[in-house]
This record gives sequence, structure tokens and C-alpha cells, in this order.
Amino acid sequence: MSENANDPRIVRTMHMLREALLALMEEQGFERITVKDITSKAGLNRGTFYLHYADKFDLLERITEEMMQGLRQIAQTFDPLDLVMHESRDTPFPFTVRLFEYFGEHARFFSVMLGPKGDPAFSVKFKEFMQVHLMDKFNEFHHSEDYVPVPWDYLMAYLISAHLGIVQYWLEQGRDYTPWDMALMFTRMTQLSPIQSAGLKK
Amino acid sequence: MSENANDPRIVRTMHMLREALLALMEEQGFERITVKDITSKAGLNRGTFYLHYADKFDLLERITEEMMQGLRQIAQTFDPLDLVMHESRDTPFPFTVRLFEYFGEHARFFSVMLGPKGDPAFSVKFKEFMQVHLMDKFNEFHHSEDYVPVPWDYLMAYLISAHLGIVQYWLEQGRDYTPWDMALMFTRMTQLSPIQSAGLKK
DNA sequence: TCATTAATCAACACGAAGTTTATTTTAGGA
DNA sequence: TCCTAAAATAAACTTCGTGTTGATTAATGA
Repeated sequence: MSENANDPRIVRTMHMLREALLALMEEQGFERITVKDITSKAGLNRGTFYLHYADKFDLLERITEEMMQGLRQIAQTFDPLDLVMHESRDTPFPFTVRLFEYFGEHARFFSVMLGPKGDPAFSVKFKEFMQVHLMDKFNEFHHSEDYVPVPWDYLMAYLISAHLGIVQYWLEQGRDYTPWDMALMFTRMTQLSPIQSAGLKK
Repeated sequence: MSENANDPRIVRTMHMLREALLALMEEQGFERITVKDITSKAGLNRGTFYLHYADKFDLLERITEEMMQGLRQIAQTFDPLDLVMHESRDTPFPFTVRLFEYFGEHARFFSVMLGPKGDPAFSVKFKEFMQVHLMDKFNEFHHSEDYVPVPWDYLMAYLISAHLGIVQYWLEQGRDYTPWDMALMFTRMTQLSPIQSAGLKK
């Protein structure tokens, strides 16, 4: 395993291995892929792979960590004031718009990883991210002593999974709406009941 | 590969292989499991495995198909009249209750397959099931010419993923509520907005 | 230009896959 | 109870991918 030098050969090699892995995951899913597959798709020697990564799991982890890092960076720009400002208006959170832009920029990765050939552990990572950076901001509104129609933790699981589903579907459909449109959908679906969202009531 | 005889030896062997696979999936996830692992956990000869299954994928597929068959059978008992009868009442659909009972009976399988060590393709299968047997029943209410706050297909993706998330969370938590409770949550969350479900409004 | 280091190439031991053949064990009817 | 068909075992075997090593070639950048 090499140090993270600025050697352009290293950068180029690692990039080609990453691209090859994503391409193969789209075709076969992670399970069936061998290191031999990856290197031959990348046009590199098999031995070269082991100069940079321990195994295919390691490679996937590094890519994943990079993407999660990007998400965390966006999350830092999140201003809780947005929640108040957009509360009752029919406008999307800028933060959510930025997230969808990021998904779009890395559509290849998210599409594969959140799709049927992907890694369910990544969905979990992604849900944890939403829990920490989106849902926990609402915790101040939650008082356990009050009666609630649905337990708080189940409501969180419901919302997080619903939002994940929207992202997945959007990527599956080839991103047929703009990030702005998608963020607006999020706002509406949070404020309306499913029946209202469908336009069946009120 | 053998025919589906009633030979008790076959039944016993196949059952042991299935149980061993599920146990191993809980520990390691499907990816890392070898046929050797499965047979040694089952206390069987490795060659015996190949008398019944082509490979570990085949084994998993057969288990999955059996579970999906069980779901389809429950779906047949579904009476659309229930939807009308329970529309504005605070009671669960008997159909949904029955589904949660089934998940509970096969908690081992669903917990693994829908969890972080599972198979994302199974989640897709499961979503398709919900789409066909739950969501499509609402299609008659949908008129594409009307204005709707959220596109119909995105709303479906939202609801299906949300419901899947609830099932996943329930299994993760060790089924801390009864199937009846869970079905009631479904009803409430469909009729209320997330904000109302949280008890923050009205 | 030259020292450094990445990438290639070939060889290696190892382990699991999947197959085959012979042998032992088991089920269940005569 | 005995006997036969078939399932399970055991042991070999080939094939393939893994991860490592050592020698060689090619690219980088000071």
C-alpha cells in the first residue's frame, strides 16, 4: 500500500480502478466481481491493484468514505434558521437542493450503491447521515411526555426511509426533475399527509 | 440437483442448509460466505450441497422465492373493501396485521435480508410486492389530469420506501410492538402528515 | 540527466469451487 | 426382517482467483 503521494501515476491508477469498479457494479453487482475483473477492465496489471488497495472491499470502502466526506461537508453549511424560514412556505430548503446537486454530480456512484446491485450497508450509512444531519434538528420539538399518534423513533424511521426512497427513485428515473424540484417535493411531503400529497383531499 | 421427493433425508438436509445460510448471513453477510462454511455449519458434507443447489446464490434464491410465495398467498386474502371500511377510522387493516404476523413468523429471514448484511435486490422485490398488492389498489383514485402537489409515481416511491423502513426498523428493534400496533401506525401515518404524526399540529 | 518509484511481468503457495467415482447409510415397501 | 433404491459421505481431481514476491521496465520531477 502506497502513501498518498502527488505522483500523477498514482492518481491516474486509483481513478481508473475506481471507475472500473463502478462500471462492473452496474453490470454484475459487487458480489461477482473479482480483482482480476477490475484490473482488466481498467487495463492495468493485477499486481498494481495490490499496490494501492488490500482487496476489493478496501477499494469500495475508500470510494464510499470519499462520498460520505462530501456529504458531511455539505451538511456543515446547513443553517437551522432555514427550517424556520421555510416552515410554512411552499419553497425548498437550500440545503436539500445542494444535496440533490451532489447526488447528481456523483449519480454513477449513488445510483449503483443505492440500487439493487449495491451495498445495503451503504444505505444504512446514508440513513445515519440523514438521521444526524436532518432529523436530529427536529428533536427540540419532541417532548416524550406528550401523547403522539406514532412513536417518535418510528416516525424518524418512516421519514428517513421515505426520503431515501425518493432519492433512489429519482436516480433510477435518470434524474427527470431538477434538484430544486426534488427539494420542494421533500418540503411538501413533510407538511402534507400522503393523501393530501396525492391531491385527494383539501 | 434432485427432484423434490418426499424423502425425509432430503427435507432434513435442505432445511439444515437453509438454516445454516441464515445463521451465517447474520454473522458475516452473504458475500463472505463459502459453500464450505454453509455445509460445515450444517454438519453436512460439502458434496451434499451440490446434490441440491447449484451454488450459494441458488440456495438464497430458493429461500427467497418461498418467502415471496408466502407473501403472495396473504395478498390473495386482501379485500379492497377493507380500504373503504377503515378509511377514516383509527383502526388497522386486517391485511396489514396479517403481513406483520408473517414477518414475525419469519423474522430471522426478513431481518437478515432487509438488514445491512442483506441483499438489496430483495428490498426491490419486496417493494414491487407492495407496489402491486398495496399501492396499485389506490390507482383508481388517481387522475393524471388533476393538479397534484407531488407526482403520483414519486408519492408511491415515498410511501413504499417509508413502509419498508418501518418494517426494517421494527425487525431491528426486536419487534417491540405487536403486528396490530404496527398496522395501526401504517394507517395513521397514511392519513396524517408527518408533522401531525409527531403530534406537533392539530 | 539521473535517482526514485510506480507499473509490469512471471512465478508461487493457498484455498474454495465444482465435478466425479466409489462407498456407506438410510428409508420404506415386499 | 430383508432388500433395493436413493441419499449422504469420503476422497480425489481440475480449475480459478487470491495475495505475495522478486526482477525488470517505464515514468516522474528535481
